[in-house]
Amino acid sequence: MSPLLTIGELARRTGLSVSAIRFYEAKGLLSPIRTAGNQRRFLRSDIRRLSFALVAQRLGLTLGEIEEELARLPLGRAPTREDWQSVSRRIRDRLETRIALLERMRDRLDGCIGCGCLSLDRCALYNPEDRAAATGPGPRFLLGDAPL
Amino acid sequence: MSPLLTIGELARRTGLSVSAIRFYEAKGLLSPIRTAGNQRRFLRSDIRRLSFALVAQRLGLTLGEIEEELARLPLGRAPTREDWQSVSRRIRDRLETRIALLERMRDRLDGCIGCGCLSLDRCALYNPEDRAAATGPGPRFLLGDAPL
DNA sequence: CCTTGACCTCAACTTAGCTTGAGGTTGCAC
DNA sequence: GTGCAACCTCAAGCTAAGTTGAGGTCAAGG
Repeated sequence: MSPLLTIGELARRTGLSVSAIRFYEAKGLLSPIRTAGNQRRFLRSDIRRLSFALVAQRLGLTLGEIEEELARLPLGRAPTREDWQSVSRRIRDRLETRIALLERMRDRLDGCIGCGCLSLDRCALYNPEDRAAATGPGPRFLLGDAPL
Repeated sequence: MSPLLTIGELARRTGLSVSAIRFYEAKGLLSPIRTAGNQRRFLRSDIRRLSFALVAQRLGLTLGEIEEELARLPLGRAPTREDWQSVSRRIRDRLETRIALLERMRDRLDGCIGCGCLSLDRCALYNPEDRAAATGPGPRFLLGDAPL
């Protein structure tokens, strides 16, 4: 059996849909080679790449951020256990940051509940410094994306 | 001066754009009355409704969830401080849940870094039970939205 | 009365993260 | 050599949370 996987096989191994894998390729998370007949062929290590991507996504990273992290893996040789550990540690740190932020928000909310204010001028919860808190949406102007 | 606000005044008081306020109305967060000439007129308490919505949004709630919470406010009379406190406490609980989830993820990731696995079959990070972790996207099939 | 700025509706565009469908090839099995 | 599943590309659609623009109306001051 070939060391290379078809897109269908990769889909079965990861639980992803075929269309999602194609989409991820378009986003740069994978770069399969092509057969003479233009079909994709994936490396076995791509299973792990996708596994990582799925975990990272559940931790709240965007596909763009995931691509960034995956780009740190060695080019040419298959990633070792240490390679994966260092990438994992980086997202662990992001997670930690997010947790800290949410905890700060929670504590402020506690203060707010105490005073019952919820006033835009006075409430610490509006502090622009914490914009990224939810990696969130919110009205773009207010969040500082400058109307023009 | 009238107790009612025009949409422009409400925008200035909240920092929101006029279009965002109209959008929020469409989503059911507000229900202004109309003048004879079909212009919106808002209650002063709508300033607070929007303030709350903004805070809640930064804590990661969707507009749909925010509407749910706002719907708990008394109909007819202006919300009291206690009304706001109880609604705020509910989102405090949501926040707390989210923090706990992220902490669990972090701990699992720690385990994962230890073993270096990142394998879909074995890795605790894939536990479907934690689906909502990031309130996130992720491939819909995998996340359980049933292909059909 | 008339101008002007604020308001109205409705439709189309944006980004992220995919899915769905149309229409066309490839590759393996019989 | 033929059938059919699995593959291909490309375009369009979906949701969230708005923005932008076109085309039209309202209201208040001079």
